[in-house]
Amino acid sequence: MSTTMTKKAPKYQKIKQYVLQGIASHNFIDGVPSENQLAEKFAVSRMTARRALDDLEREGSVERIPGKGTFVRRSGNYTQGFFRVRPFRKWAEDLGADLRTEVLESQVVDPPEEIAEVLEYRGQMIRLCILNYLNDIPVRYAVRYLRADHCADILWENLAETSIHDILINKYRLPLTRISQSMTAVGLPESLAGLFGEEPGYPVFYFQRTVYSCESPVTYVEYFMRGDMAFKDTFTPMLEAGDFHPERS
Amino acid sequence: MSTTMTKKAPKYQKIKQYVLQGIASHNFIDGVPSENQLAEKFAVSRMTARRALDDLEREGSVERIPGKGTFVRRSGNYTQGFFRVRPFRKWAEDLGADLRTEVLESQVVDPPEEIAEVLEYRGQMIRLCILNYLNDIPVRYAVRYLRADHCADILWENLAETSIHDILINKYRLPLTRISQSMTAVGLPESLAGLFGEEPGYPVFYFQRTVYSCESPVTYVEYFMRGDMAFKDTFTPMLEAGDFHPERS
DNA sequence: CAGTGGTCTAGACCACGTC
DNA sequence: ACGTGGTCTAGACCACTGC
Repeated sequence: MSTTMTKKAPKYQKIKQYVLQGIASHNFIDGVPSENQLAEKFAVSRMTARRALDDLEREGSVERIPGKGTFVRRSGNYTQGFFRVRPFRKWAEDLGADLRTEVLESQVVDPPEEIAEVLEYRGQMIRLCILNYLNDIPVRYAVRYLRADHCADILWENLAETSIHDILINKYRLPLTRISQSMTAVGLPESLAGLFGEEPGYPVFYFQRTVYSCESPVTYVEYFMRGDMAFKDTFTPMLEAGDFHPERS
Repeated sequence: MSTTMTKKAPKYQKIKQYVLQGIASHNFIDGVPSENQLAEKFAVSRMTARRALDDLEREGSVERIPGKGTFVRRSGNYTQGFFRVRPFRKWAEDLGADLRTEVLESQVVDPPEEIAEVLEYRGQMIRLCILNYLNDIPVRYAVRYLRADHCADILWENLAETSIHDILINKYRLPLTRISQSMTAVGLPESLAGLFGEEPGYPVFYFQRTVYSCESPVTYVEYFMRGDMAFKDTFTPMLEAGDFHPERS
């Protein structure tokens, strides 16, 4: 007893505190100190400074851009509502499963009225129908619409191997700034039963997603995903305002 | 195709894959290889092996215990970082819907074996069966288990009006530090069809959730929720660390 | 070109659990 | 005493961005 047994505060904790304080005080509006700067300031190795920034990035406070620097994440750190989108590829990676992608259709079409409305565009669109397999089991079917004037050349890409989001971002320079989606559980429509090798009515997840770039809609996509594909997640509950538990009064 | 520039696969990725495969093959039931073992096996430094395990731990696949080792996380591998939990009450608020809660059962029971395992407790438990209505439509059915030794008095609470989480946090001083859950889409079981007023097989969301307080499981709950209750969300995609595009060759 | 973040090394000391 | 994970160091090379 005697001494207050100060635990042992890791050095990277102090660095995190420092950065968080700086963020709160709006001191780092044009960039958090670099890893080297932090390392020097706190007389630690770069790996230690880096560890602090690693944590902050995972916690959503900070964003890192290779070759440029580390920046305060705009709009603070709020994990909005419900979801985070996770690229299907990463998912497959995490599961250690083989991902196979089959492009069933890719052509220019005249969009149905609802789609034209959602994408706020009345011209022609590209429709992509894509089936994803995990370990040779058909797991997800996607019907996607893209404005033909935005990215007609996308028909020439290797869509089976490249993420469409990546193409939009990197090739067409469409930063994806907002995603709006809805998820329900529905019975598998008859028209898709064959693709999945299940009976109509088999429970599936149904997503409807609109992706925006700078407030203008870029692509709309519907997913049907096998209901037995579990979304598993482990996380720390975010204490929403009011969920606070004062550790005593 | 172009050039087959092999990208550059970080070494720790290979280690992650190896461990994930091993987990999937049930090879590590009594412990994942230690950091030193992995470092040697892959001829990398310990820091690199550690990086792989760090990732897997954050992703929820693996659990580390200082002085003991690294272990497969029981009943909960694979994280998507997909959800945030949103209290049903807030949800109803957002929808502007009337929330009504009906307690169908609240009693002390001897838990089924699977539940005892998940909660790591073999004594008696409290089982609560609760039905939530939105605008008088039965929307969610919950079966919850709580350790009787933790919170027997909860039977005397007004469960229809108070959030169970709030009770656990504020009354029993159980900070909810971790949530592990899985969501699938299933057909409504026959036994619940009457409650929902739907046919068996009607698509519903099925959640299985374990809530931990300081690494020890506190409550397990299963939800059945109408599939036509949409999870809607709008958000800004956060480019995760690693959203770079390892688009293969 | 210099600076940044991303990865990696080959050591090190500590606190902890097991034997 | 030994192995484990937790932290830390002082270097290193790479790919990328900026000028």
